[in-house]
Amino acid sequence: MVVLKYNANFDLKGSFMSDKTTRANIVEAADQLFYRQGFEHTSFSNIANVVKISRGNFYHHFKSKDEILAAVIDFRLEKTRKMLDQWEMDGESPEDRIRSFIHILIVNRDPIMKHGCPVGTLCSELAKLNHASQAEASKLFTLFREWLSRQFVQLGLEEEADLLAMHILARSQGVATLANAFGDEAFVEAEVKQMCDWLQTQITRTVK
Amino acid sequence: MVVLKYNANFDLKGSFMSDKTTRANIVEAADQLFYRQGFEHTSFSNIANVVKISRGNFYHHFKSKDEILAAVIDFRLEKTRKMLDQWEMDGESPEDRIRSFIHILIVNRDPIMKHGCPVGTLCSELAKLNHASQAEASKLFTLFREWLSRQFVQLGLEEEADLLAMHILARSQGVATLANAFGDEAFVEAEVKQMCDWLQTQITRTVK
DNA sequence: ATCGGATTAGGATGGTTGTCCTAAAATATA
DNA sequence: TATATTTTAGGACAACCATCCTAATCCGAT
Repeated sequence: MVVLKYNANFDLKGSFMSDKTTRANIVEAADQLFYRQGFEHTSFSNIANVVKISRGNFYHHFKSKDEILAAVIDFRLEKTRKMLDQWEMDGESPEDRIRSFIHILIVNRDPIMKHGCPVGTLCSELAKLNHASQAEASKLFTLFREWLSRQFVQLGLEEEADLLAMHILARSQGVATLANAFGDEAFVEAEVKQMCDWLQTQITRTVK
Repeated sequence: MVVLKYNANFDLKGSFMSDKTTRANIVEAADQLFYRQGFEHTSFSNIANVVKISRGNFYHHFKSKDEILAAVIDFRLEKTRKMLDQWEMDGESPEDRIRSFIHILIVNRDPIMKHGCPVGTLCSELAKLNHASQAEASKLFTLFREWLSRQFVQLGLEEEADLLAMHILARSQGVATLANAFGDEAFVEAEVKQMCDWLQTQITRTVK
């Protein structure tokens, strides 16, 4: 494992490895700022202030702002994949794993109330900007969609799996949007409970 | 009715009535552009090009861009109130009226797939910008929330009315967000059907 | 110790933004 | 018709933006 990691870095040596820390800092700072302020409303100065590097120096790491966005989306995709893999390992049953998904709304309740869902708000913004990375951002949704779909398949709901996946994906999105608009914690909790109940209904429906 | 309308305009005479057309043009153009491109991404030039007036002239009608936003929100609030009133008159039963709400997703399916929900995306954007009009924009949600709540009360679901209202509001939002991200018409239709079924469930639950 | 590429800082550039100013045109009032 | 007010156009403005350039500095390999 350690060797693998070392090799992986070694392969990227030269143009990459030495500035990896700075590059990573930029991506992580941009990730947070894009989430909290939106992509368009975040300037190079904003990111530079956080990372504490000069504006001009930026273009040694990224050719353009769009390239930073692409890197941020990749970063989020990777983070999400890891999280889903983790859930796959931790969750004892498919319903457990789906419950993990539903409970993001609780775990991330505070940031969601302040800034909405990082996936949904990014996709919405890029749609308005008609941005080239729009499709790439939607892959974040696809990641969840396919993962959820797989869980439903494992529950023996092959035929409806994708629709069921889209269903809770949509409900999570809706809850995030309203939580952001109203700042109502109780509503979030109530909806999470309902979604878990709904999940139970789907499962018992299988048994029949 | 005609007299009322006339008087209403007459009261605003002088600084208002004569430029009402231009002002209204600005607001309506801004309304559309804010929806399609987002508030921040829409410039004065953009609006001016649509309305065909010069940039500089703008400040005779509005003191600032924020003031245009405020006017757009007011405009949308008024439009929404009228629509809800209309539904109140047209819908033969509370369930009919709630179905009218659910069916916005069908009626406005194409713009929603392109640009998302006008209410949800505006609220999200203003939240990211930390904009002063954030609260005012949320009133658009409140309008729907209270209207829906009233319908559920009329269905004899006093106690849960507000939660039920928030529930379909959230689901509509989620459907809009995913429809925008995926551009999937079939999904919209399937979810609308499910929401109508859910509504039926709530009603039969009352009878018991 | 020297050299060369990687990395940095900081300023220059051109374009766009929201805002403001002024003078002309249009319109209303008398 | 003469005067006052509203409405307009178009340019000036400072601020900000993404981007680019150049010269200094760092650091690893020789």
